[in-house]
Amino acid sequence: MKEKIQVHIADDHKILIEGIVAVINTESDIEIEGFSLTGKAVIDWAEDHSADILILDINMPIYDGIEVLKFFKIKKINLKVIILSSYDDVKLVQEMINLGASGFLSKDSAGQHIVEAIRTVHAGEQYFSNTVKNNLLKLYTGKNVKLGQRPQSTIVNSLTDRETEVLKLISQEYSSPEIAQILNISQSTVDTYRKSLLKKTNVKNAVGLAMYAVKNKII
Amino acid sequence: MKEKIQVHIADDHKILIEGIVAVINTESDIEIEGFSLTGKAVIDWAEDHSADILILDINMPIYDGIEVLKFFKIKKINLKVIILSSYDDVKLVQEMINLGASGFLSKDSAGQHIVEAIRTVHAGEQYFSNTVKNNLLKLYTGKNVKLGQRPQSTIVNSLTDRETEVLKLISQEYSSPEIAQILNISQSTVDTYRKSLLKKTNVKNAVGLAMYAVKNKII
DNA sequence: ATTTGACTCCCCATTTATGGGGATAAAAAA
DNA sequence: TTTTTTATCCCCATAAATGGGGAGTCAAAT
Repeated sequence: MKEKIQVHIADDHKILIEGIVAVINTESDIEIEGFSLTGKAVIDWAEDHSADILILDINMPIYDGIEVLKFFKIKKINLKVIILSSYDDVKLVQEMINLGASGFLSKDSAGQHIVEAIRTVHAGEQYFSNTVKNNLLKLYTGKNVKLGQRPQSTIVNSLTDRETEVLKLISQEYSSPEIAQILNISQSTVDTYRKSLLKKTNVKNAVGLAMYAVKNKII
Repeated sequence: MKEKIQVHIADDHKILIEGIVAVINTESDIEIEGFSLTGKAVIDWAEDHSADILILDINMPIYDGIEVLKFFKIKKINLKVIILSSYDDVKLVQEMINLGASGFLSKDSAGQHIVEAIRTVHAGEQYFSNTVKNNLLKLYTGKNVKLGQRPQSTIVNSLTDRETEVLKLISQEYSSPEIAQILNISQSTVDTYRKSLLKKTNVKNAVGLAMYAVKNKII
């Protein structure tokens, strides 16, 4: 007999895990190896266990999915990973592919899609659920057009270290006087950075800067 | 020997405090640092004392738990807080998380759950009692089925339609005068919405509002 | 040796944002 | 019917952000 596909599940919602387990248990060629409820638990698990497939939630306590993938990359842990994502995570798909994720499932997928995804990824291919595909499309067409965004220039690189620091703090709701205190420089200087940031990123105000920081994963 | 986890308890029901103390005293790794019987007492205590964990009741005289959390946020007091609620007011969970609470216990939890919660939160994770979890789940799944409007995420819900509109526009980098023009209302009105948004979301400024909108998928 | 970029600071002025009040009419809920 | 919520507007005051300009130091690159 053929060996079953071993699957490990990482999600902080136990109920969701139980749902997946229930679905998978109806399949004879897939087996649940175990599960983890936090990013830390996955990392601990991965140090001395393995499986064929890891189903990984992005939003988890302690370490999120991204952190987990980074850890895998650093430690050269070779695991086929299927990301369980919700809509707001779509922006991160590219990053997660870079970090080695092979599949993307939306949490509202039908149970059968999970099984499909597992078999597809196990066969060495990539899998994207329709919801993820659609959301990606929305992200790259509708919304971006509406916001009048120019195609991803790499302004990020042209930001100096200090500018990036200030941008981070702005995005964390700090005011200029506070930033001045934190960085131990004068407020005038902080204001100078605000101006150059607004110019370089081509946004209108602090809110734009924060959104820019989010989009470019500066925070 | 390892240092014990220091716990401070704030609740106006002394019997309950005694109960918790009794339970905790059977654990060798946790120690009661002290207790407060009113919100004001907690705030006074926090000004020049500390502990690893604060177990905080929501309903207390003088200042309630929410007020206490707000105070902590303003004063940048960094304490891990476990909320003790008598009626599992799910509506407030989101708000309290925003205010920095890490755990949620219902008062009818078994004593052992309190110990669990303390250890979990002390380890940097979040803890939700089953009752709270179940109610949250109901909130997120049960009602989500219905099309049209999702009655989700509590605070988001407590935002009125108009507030949500304004929040969206703020997050799209519009200034108050611009928003006033777009919505065809006076700038005073827009400013009023800004104020109520800041109050309801517990953030400091427009950047915080935008981040809030992103997190809560309002944009 | 000169130029360039990054970091730092300041002046000025205007516009926005925040924070505290209060108020009214209409609609919705109790 | 009475109360509460929502949407709307205003006053006041202060703090913060934006927009324009200039300028010095230092290190690194040319």
